[in-house]
Amino acid sequence: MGRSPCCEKAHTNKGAWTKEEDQRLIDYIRNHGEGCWRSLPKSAGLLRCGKSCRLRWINYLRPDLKRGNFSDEEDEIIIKLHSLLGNKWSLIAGRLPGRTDNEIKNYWNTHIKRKLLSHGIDPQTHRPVKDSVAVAKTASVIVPPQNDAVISKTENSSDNGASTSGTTTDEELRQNGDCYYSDNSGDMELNLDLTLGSGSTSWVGSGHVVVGGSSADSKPWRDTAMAARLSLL
DNA sequence: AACTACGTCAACCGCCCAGAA
DNA sequence: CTTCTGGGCGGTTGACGTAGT
Repeated sequence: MGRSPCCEKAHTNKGAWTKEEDQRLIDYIRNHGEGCWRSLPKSAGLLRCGKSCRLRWINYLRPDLKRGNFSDEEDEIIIKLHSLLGNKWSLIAGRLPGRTDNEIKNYWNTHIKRKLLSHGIDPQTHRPVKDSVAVAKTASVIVPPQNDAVISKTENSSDNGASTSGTTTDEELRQNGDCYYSDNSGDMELNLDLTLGSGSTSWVGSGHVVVGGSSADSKPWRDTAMAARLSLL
């Protein structure tokens, strides 16, 4: 059983893209825009899978991509958002203009994970590997001011959080919010300002959960709504 | 200089979801 | 309502470059 393959694999190239292939893809999208990825390769004269074209364009060829090293500010935003969202790289990427989910994912796995571990922080749970409050005092993020709306979230912690795969449930999201990036050392509280949208599409949300609480409490930023609003960016 | 180990990142794979039929 | 299809996402792989011995 299983679904049919996304393309005719017998006649498609794989591996690294050549300059000629890149140019064909760029030219085609310039002329026709991003359309049906499945039919694009044929139309553009590329022996590539549609998915491969899409990935190449999104992760590498798009003109608005910001290449180069991540700034400290971007680092902190990634860490904060990961503590809140888990491995939702596309959502995190949505908060970092010019960065792609793939790039952020790679950066997380190669740099930030190690950085957190070296500070004694578990990169999945965002909590100290050991009960070392000192090392937990790490970062405080101020989201860049180009954004409008604000989510303030104060969260308790009772469990570890970041989901490693699959759908993020409300419970997981709650747990993901559990982190140690607070200015208040030892205080199990997260203050995270997230600015969502801009202009007419901006959205303001706030939530507060009393430390020690176990239920969802009043939480306006539920999983899907959060995702949808972040994706508006 | 040669070899090995490690780090980085582009690309692929398979699954999931939303919308169309 | 069910099935099919395309797009999108997260996890993983593997090629390549660099540092260390």
